[in-house]
Parts: sequence; C-alpha cells; structure tokens
Amino acid sequence: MTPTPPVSELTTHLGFWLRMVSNHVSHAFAARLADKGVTVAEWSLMRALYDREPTPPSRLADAMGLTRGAVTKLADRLIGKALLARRPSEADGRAQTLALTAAGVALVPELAALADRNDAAFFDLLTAEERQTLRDLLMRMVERGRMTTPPLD
Amino acid sequence: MTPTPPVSELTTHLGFWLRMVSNHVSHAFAARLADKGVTVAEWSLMRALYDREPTPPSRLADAMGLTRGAVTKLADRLIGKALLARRPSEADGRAQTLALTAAGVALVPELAALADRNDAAFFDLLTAEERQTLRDLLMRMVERGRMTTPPLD
DNA sequence: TCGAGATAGTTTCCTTGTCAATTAAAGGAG
DNA sequence: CTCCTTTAATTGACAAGGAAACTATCTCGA
Repeated sequence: MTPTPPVSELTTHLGFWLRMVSNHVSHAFAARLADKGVTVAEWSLMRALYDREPTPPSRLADAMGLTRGAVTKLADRLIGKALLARRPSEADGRAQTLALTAAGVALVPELAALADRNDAAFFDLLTAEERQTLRDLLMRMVERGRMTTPPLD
Repeated sequence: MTPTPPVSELTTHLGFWLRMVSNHVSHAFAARLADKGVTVAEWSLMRALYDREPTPPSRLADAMGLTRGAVTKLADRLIGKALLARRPSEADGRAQTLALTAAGVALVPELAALADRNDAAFFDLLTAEERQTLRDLLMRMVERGRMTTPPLD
C-alpha cells in the first residue's frame, strides 16, 4: 500500500483562478448574446469586420486566433443568418472577401452594448482602482509574454 | 451612406484581456499535457479523483462544472487509456463509481509537475508582489460574484 | 406493497472547433 | 512558356461539450 505522493492543489495555480473568472464572464456573455441569436465567436467576427473594408478569411483567422477552416464555417453560419456576405476577390482568383451585410452592420452596435453591459456587470465587483490594477497586470502579462494576436490593420 | 455608429473597442473590456491571458495559459498547458497523451479535461478529472475514494460521476460533474453526460464520455476516454476504472456502486443499483487505476494514480504527480511548471512559466512574468495582487483580485471577484464550483469534500 | 415520481447514468443529436486532405489559382526557375 | 511549388479557401473526419430523451433503480405515500 504505497501512499500517494503529495500533489499541489489546483487552487494554488493562478491559472486556475484566471480560468474560473474568465469562464464565468464569457459564459454570461454567451447567454446575453444568445437572446440575439448570435454566438460569441460570431460576435467576435462581426466586430472584427465592423467599419472595415471587405477582408479575406485568412486575415480574420490570424486576427482571431482561429484556423481558416473555422473561419469558413463561422462565415457560413453568419451568411445563413444574412449578417455576412462572401464575395470572390477581384485581385486574386483564389481569394474571397468577407463583409457585413447592412443587417450585420446594424446589429453590431446592439451587440456591443451587450458586451459593455456584461463587462460592467462583472468588473463592477471591483472598485475603480482595483479594475485599473487588474487591467495593468493583465496587459503587463500580454506584453511580457508576447501573447499577441496580429491586429487587423 | 449612413456612417457606422461608434462601437467601443474590444480592448476596452477587461474581459477581453482576461480571456486572452487565460486562453494562452490554458493552451500552453494543453500542449504540455498532449505530450503525455492527456487533455486538460482529463487531467482535471484525474486530479479530482487523486487520493480520494471512488466517487460517483454526478459528484464529479458538480465539482468540475460539467454535465453528467460530459463526465460519462470523459470517463469513457480515460477508461480507454486504462487510467480510470468504473464500477457499479454496492449501495445503489443505479449508481456507478469512478476511481483511478494504478497507472492513473502514478501519472497524476507527473501531470501535476507539468501544471506547476506551466503556471510558473506564465506568472513568473510578474513579480511576486504582482502575483499576489492578481491572486487577491481574482479571488475577490470569485467571492463577490459567487463564481463557485461545489467542492468535492 | 405497489404505483408515481424522483434520481443516476448513459445515449443521441447538435454545435463548434482542429487537423489533414483537397481543389484552384499564383508565381517563379529554367 | 511550362512545370513545380506555394498559397487561399473549402471540405471531411474527428474531438469535446451541452441539452434532452431514455433506461434503470430507488423511495415514499396511500
């Protein structure tokens, strides 16, 4: 009967708490978006395209940290909802471009308001000063760890 | 040609930065675990069962914030890898119990070491003081927002 | 004690992502 | 110019979780 070696608790890891809070925030946001018939990934793509020129899927994939296959399917879903349009590129016969439809453009501000409210609902749990500290710490980590996603522009 | 109404940048949301960092940490951890042939969810279940009595899937589902269906399938996968065993409960004819196999028990400390290293690799980007501040802020949010998962014991 | 309802797990279907294979079009070396 | 290689996007197979239907068992009230 060999005793089990000691193993550190999950709660000792900062990553554990980070994931717990992040998951709660994201999940709550997903629930709000669901009322509008949109998922978080769909919102993310729509926001990326808002007030931008038609953009090829490959650029969006890079910017969003998804594979091209994922963007293809995401785009298919949004096209099915008439929020997005796909058109062949004029310059390059292989390429496509994605752009929001008028309905898509119109929806983005609504969704953005939901995003604002969701963020507020959670981070109002902290004081203004605490929020600023949290923001600084997270941005410091992103910077020092080079956790960047290529920007669209 | 109506101009697009102003929409707040994603980067204004603390949730955005939280998710970015959390995703990086989790993804890097997943990559480390993959070398051992285990996923993050699998590790999570194994850790929950380590040095504990055989436990019913329902308790694990509650503790891990998963549905019972998800635990069933997770367990199936781990059983396929001979890291977990499922046995009918003696007390209740409906119930099952899950417990790590000897191989599973032996693997946990290895995986825990990976978890420790991964957490360190990321959060060493901060000073000890910054880490403590981050931990305090996250735990404060969990507390104030009641973002709890039922503990196993 | 027996029938109704609650409970434990599993299974099925759906969603959404990755990875690998595939198709089509560019682009460059000879 | 003609291959050969690279690049863009899509497609198909698979992974992993949620929701709800389903099965088996338990429990309690009359």
